[in-house]
Amino acid sequence: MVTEVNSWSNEKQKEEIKKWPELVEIKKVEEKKTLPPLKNVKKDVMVKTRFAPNPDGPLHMGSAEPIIFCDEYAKMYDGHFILRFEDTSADVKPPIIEMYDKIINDLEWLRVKIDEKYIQSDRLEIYYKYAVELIKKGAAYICICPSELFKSLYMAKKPCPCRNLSPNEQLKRWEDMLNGTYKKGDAVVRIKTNIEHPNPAIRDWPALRISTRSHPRVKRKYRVWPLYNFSCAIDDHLMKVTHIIRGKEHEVNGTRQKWIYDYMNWEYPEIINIGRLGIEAGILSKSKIRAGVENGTFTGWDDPRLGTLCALRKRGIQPETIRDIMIQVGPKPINATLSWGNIAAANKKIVEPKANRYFFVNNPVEIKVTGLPNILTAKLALHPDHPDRGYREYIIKSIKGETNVIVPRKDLEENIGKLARLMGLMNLIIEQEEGKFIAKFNSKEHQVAREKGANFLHWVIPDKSEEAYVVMPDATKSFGRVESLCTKLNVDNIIQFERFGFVRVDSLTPLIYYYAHN
RNA sequence: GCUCCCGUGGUGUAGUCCGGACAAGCAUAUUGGCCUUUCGAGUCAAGGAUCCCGGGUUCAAAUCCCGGCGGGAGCACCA
Repeated sequence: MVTEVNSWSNEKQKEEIKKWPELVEIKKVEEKKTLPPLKNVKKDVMVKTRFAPNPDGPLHMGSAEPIIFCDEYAKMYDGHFILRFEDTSADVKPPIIEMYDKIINDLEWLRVKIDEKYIQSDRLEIYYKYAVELIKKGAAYICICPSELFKSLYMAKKPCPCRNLSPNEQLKRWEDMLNGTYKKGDAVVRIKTNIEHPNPAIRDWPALRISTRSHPRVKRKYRVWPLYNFSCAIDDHLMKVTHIIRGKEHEVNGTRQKWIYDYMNWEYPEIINIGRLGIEAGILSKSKIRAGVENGTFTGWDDPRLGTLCALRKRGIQPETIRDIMIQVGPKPINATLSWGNIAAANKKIVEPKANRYFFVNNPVEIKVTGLPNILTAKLALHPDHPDRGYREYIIKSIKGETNVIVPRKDLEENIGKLARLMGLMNLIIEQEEGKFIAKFNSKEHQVAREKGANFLHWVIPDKSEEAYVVMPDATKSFGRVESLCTKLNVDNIIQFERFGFVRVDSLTPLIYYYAHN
């Protein structure tokens, strides 16, 4: 029964179904998936989220997850999205000066609305102020023990000798950190927690240390720098962040930071931990990316092998696609591995209606076709579903019944001795003689080809095509020829090369495209 | 080792908090049919999960409890 119905044409199926209207269910509208509501939203307090990258590398798919959640929630609750550059470790993770703008650029491309922007390296005085306050309260102390010694003490749940010195003594040490009496590595400010806490990572964690390497933005203006947990805790409070969305690798940091909130009598924000996002194809590791770019393994931050946002953008992935995917994954603590197929499918949904169709012949072979009528015409829609967009029209006049066309080598090889159709143009029989391909005209009608089960091939004609290449996901180049009409497109247009795949126009002179997906 | 999180078809996800019409929904991938002058596009359909395992509570468990197994994160003077 099912087989029978399936064998009918769409028209016939529609006709048949009209006879049984009661069987037609109400069409369920595909509802747009949304994020689950935020917990702990207060009536008179503005929801504020923050994205806090270290500008030591470009944004990638992994960063996109918290970005999209922060932005979506900020918009959902009429709140604010805060961008905060966490660039306080010039020694270990040196910021790259051009990344500050590049990150903003990527966020704008993602259509993120940045309501507030801060740079931590501008805020050192603020951190100092709170450091002093905590020291005065006896909530923090300056430890001058060698780190080895301190480690062995805290692993044994024993306080170090510095811990119980008076606040005045601590303040003097603090001055000595600032004025250069202590050298790098000699002294560190620690937050007093529970020295017997079951998790050793919590015990008297370090808050500020001496860092002497020149900072790319503020140079050598400061020598005492906050560590992540300190600056983050202070800033989240001062910036009135209500909801922290972050990777679950930060879980223990929340516990650490709460100690400051308790000392200061501040209310700790709501936390949403999310899992790590991997992608099947595309490198996400910042250190690998940076190394590869610096040593020339990759062509740049946007090398198609990378999982950076700028690489995906170059490959024609749309910002809406990234947003859709993240919302689909959702703010959950599980580690998801996105398959490239999922990304491609989501992108295709967005791009397909927009993408006009053109022919690109890779591995092109020019063949002579014989036995032709005087004139052949082809009228190919730019988009089969939108005839109003126009057509690509070709008129081919044969000379003594012959003309030349260009077809992919693979298609020729696979169709030797068979009837094949050049889409929209004609049917021909491909033959191979002495290693050379030739073809004989057979017929014009589409119907003939369909009835005989011929393969449909795309093609270009020699004097109406141009040399071009497509950069593939593995960074190799696929060389071929495109219709000359393609020279009139614009950079960033997404088009479909029929039977080849969706591509993004990257350059017009020369003609370069980036492969997105099929 | 210690602290913590998670485990639904190949992949991603819904449902898990507040057990019941869930012999488990959706998307993608796969396979097949159809298709207006085009396709690897579109469209229609099919197959595919004993809801990690074992036990318990209950009239009833993917959902609650216990144990096991498996995966992940953190344990830096990084973020």
